[in-house]
Amino acid sequence: MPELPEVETVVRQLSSKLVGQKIVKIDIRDHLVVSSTIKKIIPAKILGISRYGKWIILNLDQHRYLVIHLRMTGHFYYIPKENNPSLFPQKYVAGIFHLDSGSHLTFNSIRRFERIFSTNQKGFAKLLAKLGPDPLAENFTFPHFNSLLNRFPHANIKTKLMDQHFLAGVGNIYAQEALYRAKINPLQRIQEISPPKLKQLYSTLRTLLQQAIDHNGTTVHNFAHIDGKGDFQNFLAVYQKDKCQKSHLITRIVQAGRSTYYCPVCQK
DNA sequence: CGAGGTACCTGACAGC
DNA sequence: TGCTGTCAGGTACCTC
Repeated sequence: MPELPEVETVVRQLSSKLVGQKIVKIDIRDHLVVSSTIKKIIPAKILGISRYGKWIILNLDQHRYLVIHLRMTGHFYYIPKENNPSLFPQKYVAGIFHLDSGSHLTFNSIRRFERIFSTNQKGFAKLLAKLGPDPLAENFTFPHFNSLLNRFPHANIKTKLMDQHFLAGVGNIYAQEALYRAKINPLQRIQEISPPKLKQLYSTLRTLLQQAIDHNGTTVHNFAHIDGKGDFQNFLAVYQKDKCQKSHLITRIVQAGRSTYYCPVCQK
């Protein structure tokens, strides 16, 4: 499940391979996933690649952008020109980008929830306006986090952490792990949580995300980054676990249609 | 405002 | 073998 750390890993790898190259052609195999409007912006030079929450942005020349969301099963394969493209997975290929170097970038989508489209500066600004702050941004301080939380005293803490309008990048796995580390019950409303615990949540969330990036993300189900798989799944404490680190039984509940795993003993 | 549900999708897996 | 049901889940959109 690509969340912030997984997307960050993909962005770093894409950057090292693609920046400076020019997209000269695109083959669209799945029009649901890859917008056909992309054809109109080609050729396009890739100036830079960045991440906003879970969105990947390819910054192209002439103030154009290629926007990608990996959802659950989106995956890029980079095929250097010396490699035979037929040796790479042919299944679930939604689009193939041809680069001026002779290399290829394929985008594979299993569940077809994934999206790639092009946009201009206006569309790009509109996308960003919908997103909350990035929890790893330098200017994202505890007072900032606290003031955001205070605007939703009645909201459920776990659901709010996953709300991209509130905070951009945190998904189901890292929301649960952060709450476990901060010893906060996922059923609590924001106003019920003590200020010291909120402070703890702030710092633990940032540490957690940074550690996951250092491990190239978490690999569960289908996620793999371009150059292999991350290994942060070995450091998860509650997600899909039977027992917590103190051997208490983990409980699974459903919140907003999503599984939440937590320890009723450690997370009062 | 917030909670809950549904739709979008396909594959993995359990159970009969 | 082959079917059915459940689960995985990010986001948009709807209702209460």
